[in-house]
Amino acid sequence: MSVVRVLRKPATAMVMDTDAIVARIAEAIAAQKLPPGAKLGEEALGDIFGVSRTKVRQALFQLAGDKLITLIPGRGAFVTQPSVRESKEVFEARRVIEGAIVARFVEVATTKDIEMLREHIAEEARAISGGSAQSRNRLLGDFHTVMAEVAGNAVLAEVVSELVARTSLITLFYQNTRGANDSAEEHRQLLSALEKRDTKRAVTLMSEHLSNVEKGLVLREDAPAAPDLRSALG
Amino acid sequence: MSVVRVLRKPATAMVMDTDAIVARIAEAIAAQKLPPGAKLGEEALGDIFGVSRTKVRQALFQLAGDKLITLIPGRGAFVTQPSVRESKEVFEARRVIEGAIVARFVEVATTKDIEMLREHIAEEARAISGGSAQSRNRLLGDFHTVMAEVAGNAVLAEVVSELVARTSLITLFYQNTRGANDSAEEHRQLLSALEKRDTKRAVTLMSEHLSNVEKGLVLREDAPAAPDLRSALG
DNA sequence: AAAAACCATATTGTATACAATTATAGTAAA
DNA sequence: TTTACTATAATTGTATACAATATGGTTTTT
Repeated sequence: MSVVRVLRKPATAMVMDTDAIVARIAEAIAAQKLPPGAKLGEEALGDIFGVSRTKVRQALFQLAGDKLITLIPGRGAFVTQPSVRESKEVFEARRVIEGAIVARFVEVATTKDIEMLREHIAEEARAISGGSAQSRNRLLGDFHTVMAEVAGNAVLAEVVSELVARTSLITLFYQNTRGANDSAEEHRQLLSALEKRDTKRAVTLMSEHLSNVEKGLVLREDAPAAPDLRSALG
Repeated sequence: MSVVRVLRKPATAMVMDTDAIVARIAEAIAAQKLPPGAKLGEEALGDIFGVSRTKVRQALFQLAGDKLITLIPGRGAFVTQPSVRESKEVFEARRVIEGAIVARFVEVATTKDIEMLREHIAEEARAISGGSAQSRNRLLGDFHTVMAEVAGNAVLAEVVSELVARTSLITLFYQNTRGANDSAEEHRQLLSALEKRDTKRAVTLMSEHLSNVEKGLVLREDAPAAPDLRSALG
């Protein structure tokens, strides 16, 4: 540890709450700024967030509960590297749960809810033509979370939210060969079925959509590069 | 804090791992030894498990992630008191997820798997005639967890496991008017459908079974009594 | 006597100190 | 040059100390 490091104050003087730290790291993972395998050192995180290791540790434990990071005793915390099996199970779980959510959505969604979804999809289109890859990915994932929330079962919505986050980890680890366009187009088709209140078709489309995303994945040999922690979380 | 307290060693000299503490508390809640609303003081737990508050705190955070306890900032940790809405959502989520699991079970279960389930049900019967209320409840819940595990999707199995634990909290908070017999009988009927590989009927039976459990719940006015922590966790 | 204010006590929140483990680097031997 | 070993540094695991907050009981006031 250099003298400079000791003398310098934490670069960002912000003092964060534990939940805020969890949110920031989860966000960075979902935005694919922190690649699978990246080491999350406790002191390094503490410096970045301006807190002691105590809080960082609590945050890491929470994230481990959501499977976004993996704690190896004595070694530390690492962004999870999802196994092939785990990936398949996540997609299957999503088909089951989100299929049910779509059905519920058709039942309970108001015109306003559907309008909200339409606006979300419009935003996706804008991000695809102009925005960053990060905002694209975030919006494509949020689509599913929003649907779950509207469907009105908070328990299922939370599960979906966790699975969506894990999915973005999976699609980074196994680079996906599909463009954002493909997903966005399928979202549009799903919306069309929802507008017609065609439950059966909507459920089928959602299931197929998730299968398509899964099929687009391939094993990569080269691990994604691990960037500087501070820039990923800043 | 009395002098006696300071002089006396922790009653149980065991030193536990964080995960072991989580398991013990979760177990006690599932076994309905710790009623909703019970206060879980950090120092008290530390004394019981022979560790410092640091480890206890980690355990409490993990349990909060599973919604078994609720952390109120500055006030402490309490066994969760599930709201009516939350309870409905848990049952609905279980119908969705366990319906899918039953279908998968029929597909993948070997003769041996079904035999295991049959043996489990036999054990339920024994517990109902002779065992304690606690072991009855545990077995009735485990039935669902076992099915999820056999079905072979670890992601869904873990979700089910969490929902089962929350359910036992719900059935304690809202005292259920059904006997253990009723559930056990429905388990038997489900098994019968599974043996015939009748997917459709099995899914229906599972869904109805969960609905029946839910229907048996009633709001109680009197909060369950909170026993001594040490006896509940010992 | 009831309510409010205050003090003492207990409990939680956070940081830090120390112990134990793991990684790293340097040196020596093959 | 590679491998094995050892010493040192860095990191994690745990406990403890201290600060901040909440609790409960006593006194004071109305």
